[in-house]
Amino acid sequence: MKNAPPTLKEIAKRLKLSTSTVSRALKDHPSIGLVTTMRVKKLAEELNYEPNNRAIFFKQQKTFTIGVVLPNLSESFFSTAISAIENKATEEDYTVILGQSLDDENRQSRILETLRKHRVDGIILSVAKNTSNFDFIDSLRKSNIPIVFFDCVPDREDVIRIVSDLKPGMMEAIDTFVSCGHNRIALINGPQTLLASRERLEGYKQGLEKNDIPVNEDYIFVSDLSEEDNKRVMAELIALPERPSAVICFSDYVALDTMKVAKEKGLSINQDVSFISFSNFPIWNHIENKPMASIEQFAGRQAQKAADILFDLINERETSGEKLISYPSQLIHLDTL
Amino acid sequence: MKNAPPTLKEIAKRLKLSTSTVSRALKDHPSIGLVTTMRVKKLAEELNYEPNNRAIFFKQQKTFTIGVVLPNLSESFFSTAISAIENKATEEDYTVILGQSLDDENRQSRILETLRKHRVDGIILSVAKNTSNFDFIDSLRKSNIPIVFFDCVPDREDVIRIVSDLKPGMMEAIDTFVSCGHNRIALINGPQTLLASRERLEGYKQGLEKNDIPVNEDYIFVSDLSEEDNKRVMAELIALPERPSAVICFSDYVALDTMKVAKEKGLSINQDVSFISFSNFPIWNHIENKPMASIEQFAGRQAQKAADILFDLINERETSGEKLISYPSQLIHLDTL
DNA sequence: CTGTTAGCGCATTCAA
DNA sequence: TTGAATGCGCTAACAG
Repeated sequence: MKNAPPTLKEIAKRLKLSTSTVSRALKDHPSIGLVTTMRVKKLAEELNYEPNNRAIFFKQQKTFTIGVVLPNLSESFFSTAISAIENKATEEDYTVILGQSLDDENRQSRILETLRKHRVDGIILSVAKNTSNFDFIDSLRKSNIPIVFFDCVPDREDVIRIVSDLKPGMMEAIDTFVSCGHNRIALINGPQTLLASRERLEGYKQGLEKNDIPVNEDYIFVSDLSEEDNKRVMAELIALPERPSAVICFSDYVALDTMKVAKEKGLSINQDVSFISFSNFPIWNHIENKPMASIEQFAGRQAQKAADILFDLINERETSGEKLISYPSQLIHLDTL
Repeated sequence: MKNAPPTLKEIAKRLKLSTSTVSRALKDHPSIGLVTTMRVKKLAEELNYEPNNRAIFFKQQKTFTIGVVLPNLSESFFSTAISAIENKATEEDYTVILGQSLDDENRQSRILETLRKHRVDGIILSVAKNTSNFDFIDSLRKSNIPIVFFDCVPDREDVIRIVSDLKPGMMEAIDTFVSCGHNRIALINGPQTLLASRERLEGYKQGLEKNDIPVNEDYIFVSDLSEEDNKRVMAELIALPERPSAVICFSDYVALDTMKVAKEKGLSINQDVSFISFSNFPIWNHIENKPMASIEQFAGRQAQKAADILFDLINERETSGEKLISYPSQLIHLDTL
């Protein structure tokens, strides 16, 4: 049972042909006689011959494999993203090597190293939060491995980045709150190091300005996005003398944590304090006490674009040359149960 | 910039040595002179030499890659599982090629074909629900690719399967319901073709028996696990003349759908009708209107065991020879908010 | 139409 | 202590 899979050589020997003839016959090369072709194909069939992809890849100096590194597959945003990437990869006859950084910078760089050593043909990356060292970019560049960032992207302009433009959603959120009569609107933001945090903040300020509401720095909170910190921040928020009546959360996860605190403090969700968050969990529609609305960032669309561009690069097709591609986010109102 | 990565030959040429000497020097082979070794290492360093894994794998007739095929990464059960597998793979210096079947049998077989063609060293599979054709098992066997199943496993004894033994959790669930005074306990089960459904059913019957409650066939429902069907079934359940006061759901997803229907019909969760489900969503703790309890199936443990065994097979280590390994499930009571 | 040859990058056996 | 030669499976340039 431990018989090695048949090879071209094997077939050639049995048929007293050369491997090249066999190779060509199998791919219907016009210069091979019909009879020979048939004989070869017949035996190949019998032996269950299958070309050894690894050998072919090796010869062609390609791996037909891309690496995808994401913070966390358990976030629906990323599981949606990987599905989109997988589909595109399948179309292109590529396989996907997966890596989860778990938002740990060290883990992330280990994964990237492995991918580089495996000489994947390209990489799609959504960086771990709090990543501070981007040396891997140069390292990959030296190895001629193209990389495309999406969603969580580094704050530098020499790389290709696909992002969601958070401002439209943020502005809509504030408009919505204002039209509901809120004027004490807080923001629970993420780490300053994230581009995504900066953009949320900008959108927040612009949205308030547009509605002639002065920015109150006391209403701007920063969490490291851990459950504890989300809760800590929310407790602070609630304790404010002039408590905000509306809160925009960095993400749906933050909303979950903060709403929990609100409830524990006896506040009624979307009555005593209203919530809008980012990400648009698919699960919201199933549960009560959800935010009024959630801002969709179109994970699938971002990821697909990232994959499209990566394969353009890999196949050295013409690309638009754009380095930063941004899709507008969009506020989605959630039905109240 | 399009310079190829340095090779052994490159180094050898520059140093006027043979590739074999260079090869050996780089791995501190004792028979190479210290001076030569140093010279080689120095130049390798300067050139940023890195062995070409692909070539090594090719030569060794291995790929150092395993395939993992799961129904759906967006289910937390599976994202937990893949993390466990990834960790083990990293330990063993393997990479993971990922595939999502999306519970589509055709898609699943396409993925398995691809993995086979890529000659991965092994496969871990949780089969798509409704899979009816298991020919791929023979196909992989012929290709000498070991495969380990977990969680959703085929109903045949010639393969290695890691499962969660659902009975303990199911019995606990019924005990819990009974001790709360319920005796009209329904089961919303999945497709009959799933071993997992059969086991739930058995556990259900045994649990009732143990508590001297006769089995009422009207209280046993089968859903294809789609949202629509879950809802349809729940509507039927509610419409029963002697409506069950407690429901055990195939999964947390089923619970979400059915609880929604219950609420729409004006029933109060865990008062008019109580729920227990399988899987133990991490998110339950954040939301209201959740089941009384959820049955933990220990995704991580199952997946890790699957990976352990797979690597034992790949490395031809001794294995226990057990074909079916089963971990008891366990009822987890969920805090009421 | 078909065969010979060379080579992808590396490890390894055998010879020097 | 080092080098030459071989081969993993396949493709392709070149020769017949």
